[in-house]
Amino acid sequence: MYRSHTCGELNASHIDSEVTLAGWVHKIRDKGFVLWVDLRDRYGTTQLVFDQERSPLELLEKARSLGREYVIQVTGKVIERTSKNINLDTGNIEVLPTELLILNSSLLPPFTIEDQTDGGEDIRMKYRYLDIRRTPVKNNLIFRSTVAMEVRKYLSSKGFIEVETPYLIKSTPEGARDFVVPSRMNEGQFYALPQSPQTFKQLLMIGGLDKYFQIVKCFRDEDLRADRQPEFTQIDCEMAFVEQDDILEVFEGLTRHLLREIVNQEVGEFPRLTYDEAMSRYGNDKPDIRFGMEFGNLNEVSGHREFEVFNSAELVVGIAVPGAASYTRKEIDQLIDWVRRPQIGAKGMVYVKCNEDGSYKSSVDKFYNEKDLAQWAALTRAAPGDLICILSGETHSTRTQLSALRMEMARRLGLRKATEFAPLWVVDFPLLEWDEDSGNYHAMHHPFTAPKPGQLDLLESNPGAVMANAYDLVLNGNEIGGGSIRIHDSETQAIMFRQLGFTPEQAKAQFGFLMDAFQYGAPPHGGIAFGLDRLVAILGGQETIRDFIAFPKNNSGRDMMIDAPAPIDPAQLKELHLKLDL
RNA sequence: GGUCUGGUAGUUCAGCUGGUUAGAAUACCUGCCUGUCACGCAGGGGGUCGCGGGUUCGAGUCCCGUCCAGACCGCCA
Repeated sequence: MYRSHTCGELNASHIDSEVTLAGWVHKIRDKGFVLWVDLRDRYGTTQLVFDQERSPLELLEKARSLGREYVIQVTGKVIERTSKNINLDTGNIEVLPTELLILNSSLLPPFTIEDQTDGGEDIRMKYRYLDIRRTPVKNNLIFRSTVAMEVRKYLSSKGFIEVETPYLIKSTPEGARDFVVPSRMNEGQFYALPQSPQTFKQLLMIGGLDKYFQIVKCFRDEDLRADRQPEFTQIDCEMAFVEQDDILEVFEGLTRHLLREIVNQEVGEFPRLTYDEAMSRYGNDKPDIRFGMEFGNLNEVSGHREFEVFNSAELVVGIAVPGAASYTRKEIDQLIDWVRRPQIGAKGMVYVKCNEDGSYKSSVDKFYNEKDLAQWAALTRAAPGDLICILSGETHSTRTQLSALRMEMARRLGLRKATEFAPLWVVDFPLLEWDEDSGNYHAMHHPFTAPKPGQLDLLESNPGAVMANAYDLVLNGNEIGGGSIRIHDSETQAIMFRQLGFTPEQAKAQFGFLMDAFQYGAPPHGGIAFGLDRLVAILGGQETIRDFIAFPKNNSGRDMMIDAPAPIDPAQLKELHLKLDL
């Protein structure tokens, strides 16, 4: 037995008992006559004390030889501290060891194992096992485990069964790039890792399993971002004999359950916004609705003067930033520079200061009078003290730009509180998007998404106008889940593939198995998938998903710790029938 | 594929307009210290300034190239 207790559980009630602890040497404070060792494990820290009066000399000397992160085992008596530490759960007691065993020594760690470490991102990733010893990272992983447990609990209670689907599947050109795995036994052929278990969960519905879920890794070989990893985890779900409302109800329930159990928040019925509403009110299909600053459309009240910029714009739209009328000229210029950065791409910004006395001061006073500005203020719901920021131009890009500004101002004003949660559904997405590059429509969600009831004819005549039976679950400005009612007959699926630019032969070669299956009594079905990494990060009140993943990859898709990817042996290449062309 | 930022001690960083022996904090080592817990005090060791080339009397500093890291755009059904 290595230990009788953990380093987090001893308190005054254990005084005088004999205990054995094991853990890592967190810190040594050597005061000469007395020496303290903070012993740390997953559960906490317990102070060990060695001194000239009470400890055998050789034990004191041995303690003096310890280094940071040595793994030790001690046996001794729990005693009351002369000076207590109220900041520590174990701060009333300490252990006076009678035995000290060094289980393993340690090199000096390259960074400090503290909540506020001195280590930067890349060195922490290279020594991730040391990073995980730090309380914040450790707690994030425990937190993730708790969330996953609650998901399983809830879905199981609703009759869902967890089924594993294969990781070695077939590559398809549709969507993201696949990670590809050469087959040794099938010369010249390749598996692909799934971007999602989409087709398999549909086949499970055809298999009659009715309610399926899986917490599952998915893989996409695309360029990464701070919140995007090449392998990530989905809560993947599918149900048969359901309509959109049935699915929204079940997964609104799941989300409500998680908010209650994980962050202790009760949330009422989730608002539902159509895609069009979300775009016109927030300029974004995943709006953060925890704060206002809703878009005010100024098209009707801006085109009647000599201001060419607005007159020629497809959209003139503004938001009222609370309390920002007091911004100095310099601060406003910086804001204009901010929206003009290439990442945002606005050409400029018009502003109106709504003064406390009810008067207005704008950057376009030359063209617009007080009455015009008052109308703008009404449409953007600006109060005295607010700053109205107005962008104009082509509809979609202007909305995107103003949305970025809205989110940035909310961040600066502290309106994006990590402990406040506002979920909503966004529904009625367009089914297809026109893609200039390929000269084809492509599926906004994926090619298995069903059109809204009654819009099948439209799919032939005017594909761009078809609404999808698709929905996104949005939380605090993040898409945390998305899904749809699926096509479940081969005729509709064939039309869909055709509109996406597949020849019947291509469709058959790539998705013939699904089209075949549809012909054997496929039930109506639909589902949803949640991004677990992001969900966990948001519930945990943080933005970076990397710290909720035990072993994440860096910007270039590399694992800095094991140094992957890496070349393979020529013999291995030969076995796989591969020749490199570098 | 593109834009931008960075690379200096184990670590996090400073280093101005090119100018003597490249600094700070922290970590580490040694000694001292009668209750520490961010312990304190005194001392010490520690540098291929990412790499290669160029300009210059002289380069951490300027220029070119390159590698690496990070943020973003494209991409991510």
